[in-house]
Amino acid sequence: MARAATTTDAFNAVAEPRRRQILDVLAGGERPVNDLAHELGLAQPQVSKHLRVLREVGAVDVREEGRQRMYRLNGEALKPIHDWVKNYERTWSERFEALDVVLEELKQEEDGDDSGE
Amino acid sequence: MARAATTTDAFNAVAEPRRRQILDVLAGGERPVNDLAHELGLAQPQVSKHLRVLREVGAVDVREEGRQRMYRLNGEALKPIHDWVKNYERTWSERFEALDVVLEELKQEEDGDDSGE
DNA sequence: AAATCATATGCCGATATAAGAATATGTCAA
DNA sequence: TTGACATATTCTTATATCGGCATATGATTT
Repeated sequence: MARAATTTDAFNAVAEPRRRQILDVLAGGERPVNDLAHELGLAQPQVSKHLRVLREVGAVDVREEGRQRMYRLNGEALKPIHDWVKNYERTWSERFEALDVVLEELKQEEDGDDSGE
Repeated sequence: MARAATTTDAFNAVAEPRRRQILDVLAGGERPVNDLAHELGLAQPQVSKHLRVLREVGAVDVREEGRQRMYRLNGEALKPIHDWVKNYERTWSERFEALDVVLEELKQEEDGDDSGE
């Protein structure tokens, strides 16, 4: 078996840095393909290909306007990534470490409590 | 050019679902390789290989204990992912949408205000 | 030392990639 | 209709992957 296709899910689509850059630009508003190509210093065909991947995972939507195609961010497609990674925030955030201490204390009290379960 | 190596960064390492599962288990505490293999229903060699990738991007640390190797989560390696994706939270979170409204209002006032800043 | 347990590594095969260049498709303008 | 513009697709080449299986490495027990 080979590596999962880039179009499998948002995790795979976004593993490519150029695609993250494209999304970052689109976060500032709708853009046509050539705009993106110039802004990121990429060749037009590569941008079109990256956009195809992003479209297949639902991270962008397209709208036809004359001969241009306006691409727009659809951030919801990234929610699964956020949902997954936010559970690890506690491992580096002092704020969450402090919360962990409180939870640990509560657990201690519970353990010393013989009220059964 | 081919796809970037899975060991290039956390984004690539974590695009593989099994590796996310491994991290999820390790979030519950240190584990030896066979434990992970059983818990996830994977063959031991594949687990070792996935752990190698995770180790190379710094997402796990190892500690030798007799003939076992205890693997431990190092969540900080996932911070870049969190930092990137959190900027998109506003696109699906009502809470942030509300914040956007407030910011928009502030901007309106500012624009219509000639008292400088 | 030999047997056993725990883990890592090597090899195989099928597959998807990403960039580049060329070209196809499609739209608007003269 | 012809030409210019905007975008998508196709083909090529080099490469890394993932699972399965066999095996190497290393530590512990008997």
